[in-house]
This record gives sequence, C-alpha cells and structure tokens, in this order.
Amino acid sequence: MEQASGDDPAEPGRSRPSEGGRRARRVTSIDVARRAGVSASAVSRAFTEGAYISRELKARVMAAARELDYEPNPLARGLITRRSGMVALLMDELSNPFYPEALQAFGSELHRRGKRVMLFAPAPGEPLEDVLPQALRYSVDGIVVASAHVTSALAEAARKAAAPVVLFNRMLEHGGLSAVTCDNHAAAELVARLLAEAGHRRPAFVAGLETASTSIHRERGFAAGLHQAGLGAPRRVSGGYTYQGGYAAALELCRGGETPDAIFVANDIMALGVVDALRRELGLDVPGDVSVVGFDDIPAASWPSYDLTTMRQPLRAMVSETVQLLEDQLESAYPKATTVTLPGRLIRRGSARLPPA
Amino acid sequence: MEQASGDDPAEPGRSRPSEGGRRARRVTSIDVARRAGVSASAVSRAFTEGAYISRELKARVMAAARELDYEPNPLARGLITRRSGMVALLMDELSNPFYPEALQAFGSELHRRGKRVMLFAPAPGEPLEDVLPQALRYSVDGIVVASAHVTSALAEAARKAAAPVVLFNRMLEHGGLSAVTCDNHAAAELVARLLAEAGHRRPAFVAGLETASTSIHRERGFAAGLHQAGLGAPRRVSGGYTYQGGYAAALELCRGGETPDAIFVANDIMALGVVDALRRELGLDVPGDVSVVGFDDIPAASWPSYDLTTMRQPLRAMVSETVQLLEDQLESAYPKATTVTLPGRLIRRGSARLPPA
DNA sequence: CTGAAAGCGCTAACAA
DNA sequence: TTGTTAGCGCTTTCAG
Repeated sequence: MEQASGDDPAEPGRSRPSEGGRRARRVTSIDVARRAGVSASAVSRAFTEGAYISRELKARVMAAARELDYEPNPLARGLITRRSGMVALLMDELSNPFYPEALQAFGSELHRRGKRVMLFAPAPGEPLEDVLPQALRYSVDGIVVASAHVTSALAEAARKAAAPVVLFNRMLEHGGLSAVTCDNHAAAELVARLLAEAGHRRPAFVAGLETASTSIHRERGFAAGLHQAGLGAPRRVSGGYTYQGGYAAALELCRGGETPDAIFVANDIMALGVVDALRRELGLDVPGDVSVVGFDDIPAASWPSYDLTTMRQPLRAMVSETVQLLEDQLESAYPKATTVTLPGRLIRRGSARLPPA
Repeated sequence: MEQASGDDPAEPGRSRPSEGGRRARRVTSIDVARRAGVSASAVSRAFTEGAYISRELKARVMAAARELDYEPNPLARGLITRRSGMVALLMDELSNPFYPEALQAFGSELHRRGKRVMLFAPAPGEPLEDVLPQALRYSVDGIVVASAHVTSALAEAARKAAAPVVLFNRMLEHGGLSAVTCDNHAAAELVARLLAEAGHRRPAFVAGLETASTSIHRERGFAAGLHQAGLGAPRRVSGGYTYQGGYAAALELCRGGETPDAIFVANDIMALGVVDALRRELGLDVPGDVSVVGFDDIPAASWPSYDLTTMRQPLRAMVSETVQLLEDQLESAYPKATTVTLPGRLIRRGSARLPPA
C-alpha cells in the first residue's frame, strides 16, 4: 500500500497518480512543524487561542502553515478536546418558511464563530429523542432544538446529554431547559387589544399544534387581551401550523354563518391559508369583512396578494441569543437553565383594520 | 472556578456532581470489549459491515454493546477510514422554497444510508470556493453543490477535492463535474409548444440568474420550442431567481403597452412575483390577459391565490440520484463525471391557457 | 516558553 | 477467525 494504489500504471494526462487522484495526502501539523523547524506542540499552540507561545514562534508557525495551506483537522482535535466545532440543529418544519430563514441565520451566526451546522431534519413521525444520541455521537458542541414536538422525554434526554441543549422558538414549562422565544404572550395580547380597539367584536383564534408552547402562549395572550378589552373568549380552531391547516380552519370558523370579524392566526403560513380560504372560497373581503393577523413575518407575508399584518419575530436576535446561550452553557460546568424572551414587533399591513399607530 | 460554579452547594436531587453534570465519560469500544471478554478489534469488526467475524462473537459483542448503550464514535473512526459519515450540502438560496424541500429530502435520503447532513449556507456574496476547503477539513464523504453561483473556479477546486462533488439542479458545461438536473431544455420546449398551440403569440421569458445553467437551458428550450411553432424569439427579462425580481420583471415586460400574452418564468418563486405584479399592479387577468407558467412546483404554486401552472421537478428522484452518484464516486478510485438528467412533469393549473391534455 | 511523550477512540496491518 | 501492535492528527500533561 505504499505505492499509489488502484490506478492505471500509464494513465494519460495524469503524470503523478498520487497527486491527481482523490487520495492526496492531507497536510498535517507535523508537516508544518518540520517546515517551521519546531515541534508539533508548537503548531498546536499556534492554533490555540490563548496558548502559551511567543510572538515570534507563533509567527514562524503561521507562516509555514500558510505556505503549506494548513489548517488543523477539527475532527482529530475534537477527539481530544471533545469539541468538534459542530452544532446540531434539530428542525422538522422546514416547510414553514420561518425555519429556512432561521437556518440561514444560524449558519451565518455559527460561521462567524468558527462553527458549523449539522442539520437533523427528521421526517414527520420520526421520534425526536432518537436524534439526540445521534448528534451526540458526533461530539457536537451544542444542540439547538427547533421542533414543535418537544416532549418531556426529549427534555430528559437533553438534560442527560453531554452537550448543551437550547430550545429555539419554543419552551418547556418544567423541563429545565434553556430556551429562546419571542414574548408570545405580550405580543398576542397587544394584537387582541388593537383588534378590540378597532371595533372587532367576534374574534377567533387559529391555533397551531396543540402541544406547541408558541401556540399555547399566543392563545393565552390573545384571550387575556380580549378579556381586558371586555370581550369574551374567542372561538378557536386548530390548524396544525400548516397552510392547508389554516385554510381548513378558516372554513371551519365560518361554517354556519357565524363568521368572525377578526382572526388571529398562530403563525403566518397558516394565516396565508386563512386569507386564501376567506377570499377564494368564501368570497369574503379581507380586511373589509374579516381582519387577519398572523405571526412571524415570513417573506410571503409582504407579498401583495396577502399583504399580511403580522407580529414579526426578532429572528436574528433570537438566533444570536440562542448561540450565545449555547456557548455560555459550554463554558460553565453546571449551567442553569435560562430562558431568554425577546419582544415581537407588529408589522402593520393591509389584512387587518387596526387603530392608527 | 474549580468549584462547581454558580450552583447551590447543597443542590437537591444531584447527589454526585460528576454524575449529574455534562462530563459523563463516554462508553468506548474498550468498555464493550472488556464486558464481552474480547479485544477491541473484535468490537470494531462487529460494527464493520462485511468484516471477518464469527456469528457468535459478533452476537456477544452486540449484546455487550447494547447493554452499555454503545455505538462507535464516527469521528474517531473517520480519522482513520477518512470517512466521517457526513455529507456537505452547499446551498445559498434557502429563500427559494424549492431548496428547503430539497434539504429535507437530502436529510431523509442520507439518514436512510446512515449519513448526516452538514449544511453550508453561505450568506449572499460569500465566495463558494472558500467553502469547499472548509467542508473538506471535516473529512466529509461527499459534497453536494446546490448553488447557482457555480463557477469554473469552484469546479477546479472540486476536481482537486479529496471528496466527490456532485452538482444538484445545475451543471457546468465543461467543468468535468458530475451533476443531476431535470431535463430543462425538453421541459421548456414543451411549455413553448403548448403555449403556442393554445394561440399565444407574444411570448416572453423571465430568466433567473444569468449564469445559472438552469436558467440558460430553460431559456434555450423555450426559444427552441417557440421556433418550432413558427414564433420568433421571446422578449426576455431577468429576475434573479427571487420573488421581487419576478415582480419587477413583469412590470418591465409590460412597460410601454407591449404586454406579452404568455410568460414563461424560470422558476416558481419568481412566477409568483410575476402573477402578483400582473394582477395587483397592472390590473391584468391571469390567465385571461396573460398566461403564466413557472418551474419547480413549490408548495405555494398550488395555493388558490396563485394556482400556478408549472413544470414540476422530480425532487425525490433528483435527490436520490445525487446521493447515489456520490456513493459511486466514493467507491471508484478514478471516477468519471456523470450527468443524470430526469424528466420534468407539467402540472396544469389555472394560471395558463393550454390545450387540453 | 518549548519539546517529548502519552493518548483521545477507533481501525488496519500483521501474526498467531 | 482472533488478538496484538501501530497509528490516524491532534492536544496536553510534564519536564526542561
């Protein structure tokens, strides 16, 4: 196996097989060490933030490294430091445009910190708990869970995990897990008050997944706001956080003529379905007959066909808080669960009659 | 900082700090070996497909492994086999819903084959070539490039790469790279013929990115089809593969009253922009005044607000072909570049007047 | 501050 | 078939 293996002896146009093939030997820290006339440890130190190494030695190593185009192998490094430089992302709702956006944001944010995204996108139905051990096998530096299907089983697995876990855009009441969310309650409350103030009297709510904390908190906040305004509890239907679900939910809400005059929808992708059902199927005018308010502010919300009034989530901030939490937990030996809550921002567009700002 | 920081000295329910913390020692192949009364190599062989090991020894190892909840560390394994079990995915257009769908599909397909997705989602403007070496540092088993910004520089980097590279949904004429695409030319040709057959006489084309192979081939195919039908070259505008670009493109095409009677749009997300501009801004009827045909069949294409007639790409098939190509190249020592082309399928909806199927 | 030596967890020759 | 011995590429005590 010393000779370049498995190649034509006289392959044309490829003078040195071991060079042209895919078997090119990688340059290692030892190569760099030799070139710089130092030990391998010196190379290691040069590439380790805050290691004890003199300016000049470091400079010499770096020069050699640059010449050889060397960068440390994160996997080999991870074997010993137990940090691979990868962060696992658990997302199972990629069909909701909010998540691809988040994904992109995580990508940038982690890249900036010299880390990589390992994506776990289990098909619907695959149990999430199974995914955690999978991620752990890769010695990930942290795990971000952005799935509505966070159960206490997952929480338990997460607490035992050898890597910090942070929930993104959801939380678990007593799970003992760190989480980053928007202030769903306050945001929904505001929507309710504004809707009431604008004169709506027959409000309705379209929930997402019944077990999702986001949906629950938005519903509670909405109900609270209505209550403050002297209105009763809204009618409510579930839409499963999908476009089709929202569409069906709107039909359901309007069945039997009890048409609501305002619908607050737990997320935008459902809200688009609601608007389509209202207009296309029921011939209603939005916002003339019914006001619709969504949540998230996905790109499609601003398209002229929808022009959706919605509560924007501070995506970038949520992402960077999440990553920060991960790093904090990685530092501390016995981190405590922290919940970060960021304010939402109402984006006024044309799908709802609201009092002037 | 030696003492467990920031926690109650007498925290209840956590008797042995070193047990409750995140420092739990991982179980290794040696633990399993000891338990099964065998050597570490035996454990390795038990977990290696097709290794020389007796039925009973394997059974014994597996039993011990199960008891200890052991699974081999893919990173350590990768250090020596040079296969990490990870496949890098290069995607920079996550805002086009086609790609999140593809991402999900890659996730499932790779998961089925025991591999993981490492996602590289460079922000717009970040050079793609830089990403390849990044991926290679992680000893990925392959790299899927699904970016419209494939340049010959990238191709060169890819050819030198220590891992197979396959282009997804794009190709490079003379780049020597394997690729999987839909038959863009034939699909576009068909659209042109049908549009002509239905009596359209002022066709237009909205291109995506000018350098993207998909856009180029769709444009050529469209022109060819029109030509066959005795029509001249279509007017054309570029939309940069974004919703906003499509919107602007439609306005541009209709400026000065030369309104086309049919617009073929290089992808769906632009087509939605085209439809919105036509209807909302120009007050035109789709398909009454203008027929619109898209490409991809993203979920939003079927929403009632758009009801977009479009050429569907065989997403799942494209994904599994891509992964297969990767594996093939991984096997062979000197693989040759292969291009797989799959047929598209026309999805007839309400945005275009077409002859009956 | 620097180098030598040991070893992260695993697989791949090599003998037995 | 199985165990023993190296060693993947790197970091980290430990001496100096």
